[in-house]
Order: sequence, then structure tokens, then C-alpha cells
Amino acid sequence: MDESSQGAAYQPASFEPAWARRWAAENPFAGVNRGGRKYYVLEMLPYPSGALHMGHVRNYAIGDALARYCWMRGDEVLHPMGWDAFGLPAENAAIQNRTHPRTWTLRNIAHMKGQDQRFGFSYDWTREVATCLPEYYRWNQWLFLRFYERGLAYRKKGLVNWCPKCATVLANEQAEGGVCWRHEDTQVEQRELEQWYFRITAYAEELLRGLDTLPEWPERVRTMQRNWIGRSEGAEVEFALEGGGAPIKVFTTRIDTIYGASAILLAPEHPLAAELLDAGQREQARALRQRLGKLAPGEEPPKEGFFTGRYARNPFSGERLPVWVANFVLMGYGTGAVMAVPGHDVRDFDFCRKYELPIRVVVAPAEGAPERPEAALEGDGALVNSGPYTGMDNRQAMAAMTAKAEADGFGKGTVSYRLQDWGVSRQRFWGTPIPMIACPKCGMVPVPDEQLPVLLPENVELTGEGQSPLAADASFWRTTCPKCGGEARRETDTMDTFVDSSWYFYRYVSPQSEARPFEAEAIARWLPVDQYIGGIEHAILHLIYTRFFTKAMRDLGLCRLDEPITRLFTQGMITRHGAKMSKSRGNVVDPAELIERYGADATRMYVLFAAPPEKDFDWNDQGVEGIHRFLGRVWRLAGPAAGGREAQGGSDGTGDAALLRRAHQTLRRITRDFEGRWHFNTSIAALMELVNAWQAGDGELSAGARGEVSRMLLMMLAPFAPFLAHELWRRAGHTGEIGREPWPAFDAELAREDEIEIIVQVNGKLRARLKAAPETEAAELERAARAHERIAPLLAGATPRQVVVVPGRLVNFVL
RNA sequence: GCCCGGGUGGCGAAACUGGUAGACGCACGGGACUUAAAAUCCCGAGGGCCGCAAGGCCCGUGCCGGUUCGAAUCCGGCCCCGGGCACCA
Repeated sequence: MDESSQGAAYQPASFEPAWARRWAAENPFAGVNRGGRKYYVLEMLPYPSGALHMGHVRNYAIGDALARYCWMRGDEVLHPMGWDAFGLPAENAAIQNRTHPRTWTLRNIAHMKGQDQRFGFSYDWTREVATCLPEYYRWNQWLFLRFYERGLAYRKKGLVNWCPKCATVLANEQAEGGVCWRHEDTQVEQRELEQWYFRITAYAEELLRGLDTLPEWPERVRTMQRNWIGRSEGAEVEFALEGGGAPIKVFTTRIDTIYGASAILLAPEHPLAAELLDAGQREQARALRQRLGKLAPGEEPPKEGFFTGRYARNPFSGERLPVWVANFVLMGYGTGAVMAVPGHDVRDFDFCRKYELPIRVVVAPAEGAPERPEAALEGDGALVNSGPYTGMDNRQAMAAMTAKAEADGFGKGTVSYRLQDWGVSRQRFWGTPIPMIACPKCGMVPVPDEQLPVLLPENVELTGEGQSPLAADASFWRTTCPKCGGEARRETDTMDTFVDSSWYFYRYVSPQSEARPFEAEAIARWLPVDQYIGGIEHAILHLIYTRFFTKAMRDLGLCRLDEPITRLFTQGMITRHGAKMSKSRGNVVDPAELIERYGADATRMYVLFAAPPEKDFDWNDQGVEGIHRFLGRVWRLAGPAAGGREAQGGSDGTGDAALLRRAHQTLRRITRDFEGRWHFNTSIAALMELVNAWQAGDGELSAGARGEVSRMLLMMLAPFAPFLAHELWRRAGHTGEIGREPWPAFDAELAREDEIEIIVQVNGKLRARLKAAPETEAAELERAARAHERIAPLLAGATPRQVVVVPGRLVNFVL
């Protein structure tokens, strides 16, 4: 056979790079689309670590399939990409290479952007944002100042999480479980420092309630955020201190158990401890705290404490209670002081048993109150030994006792949150400088807007030693006070990089805006994000900060949104040999090598085919080959057919109807997958079935049918394998982008089967199959089933007790 | 400990609303083409039993039980794996 009519073999390297270059130069994925409804598809912006990894590829392959489908469906799609470009790795690289962190960062961005383009992801690159550029971070500073004016940014001294490896402070969210989020083997230390905070707690209630307005977020993420916010209702009760002084405020959710209190417990760092304790005791308190810091991550610390020598009075019973310091009482939650009720709280039970404090039962469970409880009774019941409240149901007692405390002025009902304010100061170089100036005369003075941005210095040498680089650079911090003009010192801390990512997708809508962070009309047009796609690891950190930013910006009048993201999709992880891919394990798969061997289409398509996108999957090196083979089949079948160049090779067309039926059935399945659960693995399987059927029946196809099926196949393939689809589309003589063509129209009539298989069961067991028209009625199906050569003998001489007929599906005889 | 997910062939998975379990693919076996190989194409394949064969029968979706004409799917109990949270008073 003649080589030219046969065509060359499928070699993605022969056409993918050319289209990638063309798309990069012409940016065809910007602009407007036939006036459809707006659809903002967003993938989490990556940290420019150097090269794309498979997690990125999966994230973007999902987002891009969706963005391309939505465009073809007729939506006005916004699909931007950018770079979360501040952060520690750039500093470490700078120390090693003796360069500016920007050099390393920008080089990585250039490389990764090239990879994105090589993959054919349909981003609108005119909207690209890199958070490390002054054009971006000046708006971090601007927003910080607006927050400051509103009291949403403030400075306070307190205990903070310090990661010795990062050599910086971390927010609570970044030090979960006492370990650094970036160094899971590193225990954070507690240090007392003065730091900047964002008042996220002002929105605790709204952040919690807002979760109920996000039905299209995964339940798992909403639950995690709910737990993180940790709302609990209870009461604050004051216990008068014997011998004078301010009363001790205690937070409890179980005021009903107050007659069972055996002691008052203070957190070791409670401010009262400093007043009440003598020097020796203060040393003891410090020791308690330090021992906590030395535990291995996850290790349960033993409960320890000591008696202060002072007593407080129970405002209900009048009882005298010893005041202790206890290591398990947290200063950061409630009031930092609790009442110990060992009969009804497991922790207090352990503590009081150890130190032989009295254990009493004041809420009797249904089976009666034990004299000496073996464990804390945390359930409900009727009160006992509780003065005038004895006999009352404990739930009612809570309300009555709270009312009493309020009436008598020694307490009130309150709500407590686990969520704490977001510490945003970082003692690092490569971040947004905090735009504040400390003046010896005027105090903290904000940098005036017209002086923004406060730029990071150019001439720095990062050594990784000593204090933070900005603090060491006098030319940076030496300045004058904007108020009095006297000598003053700039803030040398930079912002947490989670500030950058809290609003970046607002910037995408008007990235060139010079007067403000983003344009209100553009926000009104594009936000909220219709579909956000990313990893589950950001369920709490990023996704709670960005919700907070939206609410704060709304209250500043910058936008009108309550929530920034309508629908959230969390993709599964890709593992290899059962473990997370990492350089140290040596089990990484490099997307660049896959492109080299199989092309971008096969690589993207395989990660979608291997598993449903929300599930984890273990990488299989041979799996990509299957997709590559499939694309090769498409190339050989659809390539010649697309242009109708084989007109003379067409046959009588006896197979046309069957294959067209198949094509429309495939279209129905794929459309349904896009509109529903995004199980692209089954979409791709459907495409494979179509191609298999075509290959098997190719000899019975007319040239016209071939052309039509080929056209539909390429359209359906376009969201998954855009290069191949586009290449064959153009070879068929079309102009423009296949990705900008309308999605094919489904024809129910063509998709209709004229004969289906009905199964026949006897006692629920499959015994025969018969063919029938889909609309065949029950009586006729039963008649045909009874007459079937396999079934008739089984029914001979017996009358079925029941006959179940489900038209279109089955007949079941119950004997 | 508490709260979520999830257990289906050798492997990744499919089965959409309770109705043919294992689509599609990987790996594997056999064959065609080829001097040969690669590529490609065709065929086979959950396990067991009967049969020369066509074919037939039984078992099978983590385990035990239930509901139903019919259960991977619904209900109850248990086991295992993965993830999140964990002194939050």
C-alpha cells in the first residue's frame, strides 16, 4: 500500500510542540464566547518549586477538561493561572547560589509556565499573576492597611509557634498537632513575641454559618472547617479569690456540674499565675510548660500540676476550692482557667485521682449514681447533691444556673471558639513587607498609601544565619516617621504567604488594575469562582483564610460577596508503590519524561483514565501505554476519515446506523459525565468502546458515516486530548480551534436502540436471554419468555407463584 | 478515643434509580502479519465442577445476619485499610 494514503504513524512529538508554541504565541483561550453564561474555572495556584509534578498534572488535567468542555458547551469561560511565588525555598536556594531569591523564583516560573503550555492547558495567560512581584504584593500591603484601619490587623504580644527549621513564627493552622506544616518531623516551640494578627475570630460565627450555604463543597471539607472553628456554647463563671484580688474567670460547657467542682485549675501561662505565685512556683510553672514542649509529636503528656496555696470560692455552693496550676489547661482557649469536675470530665478525673482531690457525682445517670465512680460520667441525668438544683434535669439546670449567674452578676452565658486570630508575621525575607513604621514618638504608624509598595531590597546577601535578613539590613529599615518626620524603624517582618493566596483569584479578573487591587465591575462579572479544584490538604488553611478575606473585603466595600467559591472539588492523591511521591523516597514520576515518551495528550488523558478524579490512585508505569495505543488507533481511523478523503474507499454503508447509534450513545454518556460526577475514567472508556466498535465494523461504513463519526469523536476527544483532536481537525481542512467549536448536538432518535436484550430469570437466577424491541409490553415479554426453549421445560407442569416483569429489563418466574 | 471515606478478578476499575457482576484498560496466554523483531490486528481469560464437543451446573463483590421475586447496591452487627481531629473544659 502506498505510504501517503496510509499516513505516518501517531507521533505526538511531530505536532504537539508546534501547536503548543502557536497557542503560547496567540493565546487563543482569552476572550469572549458567544455570550454564554459566565463560568470561572480555577485550579489552585502552584508554588513555583522548579517543575510540574504529577499532582499538578492531575489538577490541571481535570480543570482543563472542564474548562474546554464548558467553552464548547457555550459558556463564557475564565480559566487563569498564576504563581504562589513567595516562600522559604527561594531563600534557601538563594543562600546556596548566592543570588537574589527572585532569580530562582522567576526562572522556575518560566520553566513551569513552559511546561503548562507544552501540556496544552487552556489558560488565559494575559491574566497571569506572580505574587512575588511588586505589582501584586503592593496590594497585599494596601489590604493590610485597610484591615489595620478597621481593627482587623493588630499587634499583640503572646506565645507563638516557632519552627526552628523555618526560623520563623507559624500560625496555629500551620502548627497543627504541635508540628510544622512544612516539616512534619519538627516540633514547634512556644516563644513569646510581639506579632501582627488578622482578626479572623471576628468572623468566626459567619465562617461557621457560611458553611451551610456551600452545599457544593465536599461534606468532608465543611466538617473539617466546622471542627477547626470549634464553636461551643457554655458559660463564664467568676470564682472569687480568697484574700482579695480579681476573681478567676472560668469557661465551662457544663455549668450544671458546678456543685461537683473540686478545684480551680489555671494554665501555666495564665496572667494570674504571675501574681499569685512566688518565685519558686513560677519556676515550677515554667518547667511544666517546657516539659510539654519536649514530647515527641503525638505523645500523650502526663497530667501534672501543683497547688498554689490559694483558694477560691464556688459562687453556687460557697465551697472553698484550692487553686492549682495544671499543664493540660490551655491558655489559648476560653479564659485559660477551668473548674475541675472529676466526677463528670475524664481529664479532671485523671488529674484529681492522681492528686487525691475529692471526686463527687452531681449528675446521676439513669442507672443511679455510684458512690465511688470508676470513670467520669459525661452523660445526662438528674442533678444530685446540688443544693436547690437537686432533682432538676441537667439540661434545664444549665439554663437555670446560667440565668442565676447573670442575675447575681458573677457570670454569663458565652460562646467560645477554638479558632484563634491568624498570626501573619514571618521573620523571613521572601515575602510581602508589612507596611508599618515604628516611631519612638508616635508609636506604630502605617505607611501612607502613596508610598506603597514598600519594596524588598535588591542588594541583599542571604546567609541563613542570625536574625531575619530585613532586620539585618539597616538601609531597609532606617526611615522617617510619616507623621512627625523623625527617625523611625520600618517593620522588618514579612507576611505569611497565605495572605498572597487569599485573594489572588480576585486579581485575575483585572490583573492590570493600577488604582486598586481589582475592579469592582470585573468582580461583579466573574466572581464567585464557579468551580475550584485542588488538593484536600488545603481544606483548612487556604480555604478558611480565603473565606475570611472575602468577608473582610466585603465589609471594606471592595466586593459584594459573602463566599468566594461556589463549588469545590478536591482531587485524590497520586501515589507510587503505595506511597506519596517524594524525592527522598525516590518514587517520583516526572511529567517531562512522560511527555517525551508518550506526548502531552496521553499523559493528561491517562491521569484522568486511571481512576475517578476524587480518588487516590497508585501510578502504573504501563498504564500510559494503553492510552498511547488508543490515541494511535484514533489517529489511524479518524485521521483519514476526518477529511472524507477516503470517499472511494467507502462501502455500502450497512454498518452506518449501528455506528452512528454508538456515537450518539457515547456523546450522551460523556455529556452526562461532564454535567454530573466527572467520572472521566468512564467517559474515556466510552470513547474507547466507540473506537473499538468503529475498528471492528470499518468495512461496512460509508465514507459519509466515517466522516460524521470522526467529526464527533474528535469533538468529544478535544477536552481530554486537545492536541490530537486539533491536529486531525486541521488536517481535515477546518480552520480555527476545535476547542472553540460547539459541542456536538445529541440526537435521541439516532441513539435509539431498535432491539434490546431481556433477561429471563427463574427464581431470580439467570436462565435465558431474549431479544425484543425496547417498547415491548409486559404481557408480550412474558409470553416470549414462557415460549423460550430454555424456559419452557423449567416451567413445564408448574404454575409460577409470581411473575415479575420489568419492561425493558427482565422477566422473573417465581416457582 | 471521636468524626469521615473505602474494601469488587493478578492489577487500576465499571455496574447511573434494587434488575445480566467484572464494561474499559494494564499485565498475561494463544494466533495472524514478518526472514526476525518492533508496531499492528484477531482470539482467550473470576473460581470450581461435568462434558470429546456444542454446552451445562455450582460458587463468587471483606465477614455474619436481615429485607426483597431479585442485593456489590437497602437495613443491623462485626472485621480490616486509608484520612482528619485529639487534653478545646
